[in-house]
Amino acid sequence: MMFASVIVSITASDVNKVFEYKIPEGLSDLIKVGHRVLVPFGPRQIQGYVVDIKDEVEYDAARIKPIIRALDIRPVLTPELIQLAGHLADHYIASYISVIETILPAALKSKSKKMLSLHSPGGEAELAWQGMNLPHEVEVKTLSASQLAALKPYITSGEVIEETVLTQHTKKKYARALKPTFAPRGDFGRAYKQLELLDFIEQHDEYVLLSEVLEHGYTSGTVNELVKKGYVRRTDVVVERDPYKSRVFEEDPPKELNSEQEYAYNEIIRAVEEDTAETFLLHGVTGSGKTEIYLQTIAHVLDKGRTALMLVPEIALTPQMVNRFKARFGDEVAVLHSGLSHGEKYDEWLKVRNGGAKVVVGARSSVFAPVENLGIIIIDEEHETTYKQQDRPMYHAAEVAKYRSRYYNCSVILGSATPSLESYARSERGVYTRIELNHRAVTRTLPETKIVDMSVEHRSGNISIVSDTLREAIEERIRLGEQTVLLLNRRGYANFQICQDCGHVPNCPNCDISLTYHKAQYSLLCHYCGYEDGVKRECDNCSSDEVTFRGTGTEKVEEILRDMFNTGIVRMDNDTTRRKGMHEKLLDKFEQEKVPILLGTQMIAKGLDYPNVTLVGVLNADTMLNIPDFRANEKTYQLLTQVAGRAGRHELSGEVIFQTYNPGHYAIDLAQGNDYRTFYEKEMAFRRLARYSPYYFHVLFTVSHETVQKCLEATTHIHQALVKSVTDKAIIVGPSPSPIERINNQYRFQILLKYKNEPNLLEVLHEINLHYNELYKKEKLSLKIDVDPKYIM
DNA sequence: AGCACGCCGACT
DNA sequence: GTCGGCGTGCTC
Repeated sequence: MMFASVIVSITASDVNKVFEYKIPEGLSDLIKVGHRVLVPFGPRQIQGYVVDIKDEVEYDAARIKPIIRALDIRPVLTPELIQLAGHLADHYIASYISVIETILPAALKSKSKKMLSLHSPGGEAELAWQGMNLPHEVEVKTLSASQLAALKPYITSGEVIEETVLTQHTKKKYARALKPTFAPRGDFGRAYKQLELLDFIEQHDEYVLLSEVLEHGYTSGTVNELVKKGYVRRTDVVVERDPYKSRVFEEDPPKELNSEQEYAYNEIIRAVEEDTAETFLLHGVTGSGKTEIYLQTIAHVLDKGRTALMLVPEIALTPQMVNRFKARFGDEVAVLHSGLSHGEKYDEWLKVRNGGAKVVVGARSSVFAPVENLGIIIIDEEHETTYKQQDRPMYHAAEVAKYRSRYYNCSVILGSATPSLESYARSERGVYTRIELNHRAVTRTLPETKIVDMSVEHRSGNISIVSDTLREAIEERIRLGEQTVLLLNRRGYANFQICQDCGHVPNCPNCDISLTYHKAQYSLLCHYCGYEDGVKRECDNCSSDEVTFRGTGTEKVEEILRDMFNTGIVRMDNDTTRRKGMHEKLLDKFEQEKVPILLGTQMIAKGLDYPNVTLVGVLNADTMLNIPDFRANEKTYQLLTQVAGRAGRHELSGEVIFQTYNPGHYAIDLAQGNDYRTFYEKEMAFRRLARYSPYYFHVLFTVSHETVQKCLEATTHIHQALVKSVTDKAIIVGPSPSPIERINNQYRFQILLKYKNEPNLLEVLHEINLHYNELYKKEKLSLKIDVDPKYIM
């Protein structure tokens, strides 16, 4: 007799463990490790995942129930992914099931429905059933309370059956198709068109899609006739969703590498040939041709019969990037990103699982792609915080990548023009192998960068958001027919409304943050919880009608620029790109129609590569400096360097202008000089002094609750628990209110733990987590434990 | 007494 | 997550 260890598909701390089931004789060949199975669980039937198969059990043998059936033909999880899930659950203080369901596409999660059907016809039950005019089967949810009450006795008596049905999130996609019957042909008379169409259909022995037939100019009338005469049958066929199907990709041959690229490539190939799990930090200035190195490395890995994973930040998953991969590797590429529906993602996932795609390109969660025999994992723009998931499990893609690389003995490449301090520090200590690319691939020179001091500008009478220097530079580009990219890190129209009499600013009633004015909707929006309010005609506080707007957002700047230059502008921010496909559409417009100005928030800082862009302007280089986070300087440096890198990437040389009120600040000053090394040293000195990462590891505890009281109680308790269990070398900061004290009517308090070496830490964290999960149920308290947080807020 | 409601523990 | 058991308290 064989038994299976099963993780059940329920998120609750007390079922966060293995449940054991019998494998019925008839299923013993069918059920393998990694399978999804249907199991009895109390009075219900639910979905679970087999994580182990063994011939002995620990639980009371008499109480072990059998698995009902397998839900797949092939297992959905490999042993490697199961092992990975266990590691992540442990490392990031998450439940096993939450990690498993993060690894798998959402389409595989089960949704349960309770159904009622009439069992024994005749008798009172049927009378009642028909009296309500119910179909053969009904979902309990759709019944009214009185209907349910009326049926209840029959459910108890067994005349009406109640059962739980599992449904998947997605169905296969079907398309109408035509199938030839190859019936002997009769006389077609004058029906030449039908004869022609029949010939066409009979060329395919399987089927032809109806859409294809119509594309060839045949009409549905002709089709109908053939169906009526019995030569053709209509059918539905399963089709694979391929969002890139209608596009043609030109083949893109490998480009010649320059000497720097060549060196980097050879270094990486050496590791690939040695089959070592080495981590490279590829530190290359913007435009140094990192992507070409990635592409050729992947090509080499594929030649060896292995597979490749390529991660990019969601925002950089632009059509430009995708096209480049499609053009180089054709159908061997699977692309996974947030723009795909559950079904589309599932199809791409299946393609990978079945070995139909050897290269996977995608955002964070693609690091879990079910590839086997991995040969290389690449993480582009490794400093991006989007690689860290913000809800549970709060994993970082680079950690997952390194774990997988050890399993497959393959290398990891972390690429960036502005590496995170953590990665660079590791490369200094020799944990990572650092490779530098100091020159641009095409122009060889970086754009010339200027800093404009906005306070000087103000004193000389220009109070506009555009300095004279920047205005002249833009005018010059318009005259030359070249393009400008402008970064304004703030969406909306004006920042907020303010009363000029009493200084009152309308705040969100649910969050401790001011409301942002959006002109298009003529409303005030909360960017945290989505709360919307009308624009105030008078002050809520003093009823004065002297209310005005302060601060300038993208929407407002677009207006200002239109007035100033009287030219075409493409605006890209959260508001204009929310709809599916808009991101791509706007960029296409910018490129194809050579629109003179692209104005946007941070989303334009990455990945754009347009030869005609020769000027980049940053309207407010300072905003990032003011975020309440110890990484503010690092983020500022990175953002400025990245956006500056959009200029002059090809034949035309580029120019960059940073507008700032802090011209002497080292993050801005060194970004202007493109001096990463000096920035690294200065910032490391600050981190050392303030005892922050990379000198210390961090764990952030955030407690939220409706009341301040409970938050304080809980954080104080956690503080005590930590003091008791960590060494005296660790530093515990807090409890203190989070930078945004309240979001969605929940107060938030935090504790930051800083440590270097705590052998028992994971154990302690799991204990605290368990304890507060219990409390959470009773007191509606929530505790988030963020291991290696990327934001301290 | 009879039942509605909410809390709590168990689920292999 | 969700079911059933059980205690509390309200109504007939």
